[in-house]
Amino acid sequence: MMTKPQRKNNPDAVRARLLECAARLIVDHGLAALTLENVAREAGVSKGGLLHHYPGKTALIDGLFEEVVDWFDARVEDVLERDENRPARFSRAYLRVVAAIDMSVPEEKRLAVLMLMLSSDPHYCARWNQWVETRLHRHAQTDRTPIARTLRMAADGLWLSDLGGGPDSHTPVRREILAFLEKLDATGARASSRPHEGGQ
Amino acid sequence: MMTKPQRKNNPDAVRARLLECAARLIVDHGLAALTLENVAREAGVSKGGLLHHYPGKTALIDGLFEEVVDWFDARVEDVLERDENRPARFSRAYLRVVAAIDMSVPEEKRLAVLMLMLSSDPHYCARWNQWVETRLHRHAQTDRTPIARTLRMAADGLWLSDLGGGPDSHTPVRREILAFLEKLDATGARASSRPHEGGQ
DNA sequence: GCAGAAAAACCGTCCAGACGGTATGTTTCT
DNA sequence: AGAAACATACCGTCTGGACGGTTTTTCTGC
Repeated sequence: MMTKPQRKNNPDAVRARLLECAARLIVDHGLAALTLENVAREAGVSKGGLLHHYPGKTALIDGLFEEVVDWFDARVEDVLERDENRPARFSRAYLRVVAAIDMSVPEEKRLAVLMLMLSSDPHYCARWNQWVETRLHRHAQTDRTPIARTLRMAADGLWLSDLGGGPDSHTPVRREILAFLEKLDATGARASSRPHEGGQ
Repeated sequence: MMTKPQRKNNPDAVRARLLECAARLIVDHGLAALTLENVAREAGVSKGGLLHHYPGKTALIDGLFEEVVDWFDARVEDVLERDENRPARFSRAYLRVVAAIDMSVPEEKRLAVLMLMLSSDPHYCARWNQWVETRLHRHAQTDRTPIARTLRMAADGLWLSDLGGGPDSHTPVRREILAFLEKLDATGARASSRPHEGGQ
C-alpha cells in the first residue's frame, strides 16, 4: 500500500507536461487553441501555476521552440555520426530524420509544431534559419552543392506534406521518393556538384 | 485642373487593397497581426468599411485564399501550355512557377500567404490538397513518378524557404538548384520512373 | 534530528486591453 | 429617391497577466 500517497512536487515533470500539452494543443486544434488556460487545464495545473514556471506566454512558446529544435538537432546529430563522410552528408541526415517521422507517434508530432511556428512567426523563422546556416557552415565542404540543397528542400516539402496530410505523405509513396533521393546523390553527384561559395 | 478632386468610389479597388494589405500584414508580421483593425487601417478604410465588403474575418481570409489559389493556378496553367508533353509535366510547371517567385515584388508575396494559411489551418490545407490531387489526377500519366513527386516536394521546400528568407531563397542559389532539377528529369527519368498506381 | 525561516511551487480571482462583430449614422453613386 | 459605400460609436467576450494567498519543499542554525 501507500504506493504514492506521499505527495511530491515534481516541477521538472510539470514543465515537461506543460510543453507537451502545448504541443498537442497546437497540432490537434491549431495555434488559436494555445491559450494559457487551455494549456494549464490540459496539464492539470492552474493558470497561476503555469505562469510560475513560464513567466508569460512568449516564454512558454520559446521553451517549446527550443525543446523541439533540440530534439530535432539531436536526431540529426545521431544520424550524422553513423554516416560516412560522403557528399551532402548533413543534408542527407536532415532528410532521413524528416523521412523517419511517423506522425502516428505522438512524440514525433513535435516536428509539426516546429513547422507551425516557423511559418506563423517571422521571429522563429529567423532563429530556424540561423540553426540551418550554422550547420551549413559547419559542413561547408559537403553541403553547399545543388544536390545537398535539393535533398533539404525535398525534406522540407515532405515535412510540410506531413503536416497537412498531402498526397505524398503516405508511407508507400514516401518510401519510393526516399529511395529515389538516396540514389540521387550517387548518380548525379558529379554531374554538377560544385561547392557554391557566396552569400556570407 | 480638377485632376482628381472628383471623388469617386471604387469598391473593387478597395476590396483588392484590403486583400493585398491583409497579405502583407501576414507575411511581414505573422498571422497574429491579421486583425480587422490593422487591415482596415493599412488599407485606408474604417473597420466598418472593411466589414461592409467582407462580412466577417473568415470571409476576408476565404477571399484571400481563393484569390491566391486562382493566381497560382493561372500561372501554372500558363507555364503548362508552353511546355511539351514530357514526363513530370505538371510537376515541372509547378516547380517553375514557384521558382519564378521574386519575393521583392510585393505582388508575388501572395504565395507566401498561401503557405502560411496552408500550414496553420487544416481546413485550407484540405482544400489545397484537393487542388493538387485534382491536377495530379488530370496528369496521372505524367506525374505519378518519383521524379515528379520529388520536383513538387522540392518546390514546396523552396516555397517554404521563400516564406522565411531561408538560405536557399537567394537568387543565385535558386538558379543553381533549378538548373539541377531541370536536368534531373532528363538524366534520371528512366532509372526508376514507373507510374505508381495506388492510394485511392 | 528538529524547529522554524526562507524559498519555491502552486492556486483562485480580478482586471485592462484587444478583438470580432453589431447598430446606426453619413456620404456618394445611379 | 434609393441603394451602395463608407464612417463612428459601442458592446460582449476572451485572454494575458498581475496579485495575494496557501501549501510544499528546502535550507539553516542548534
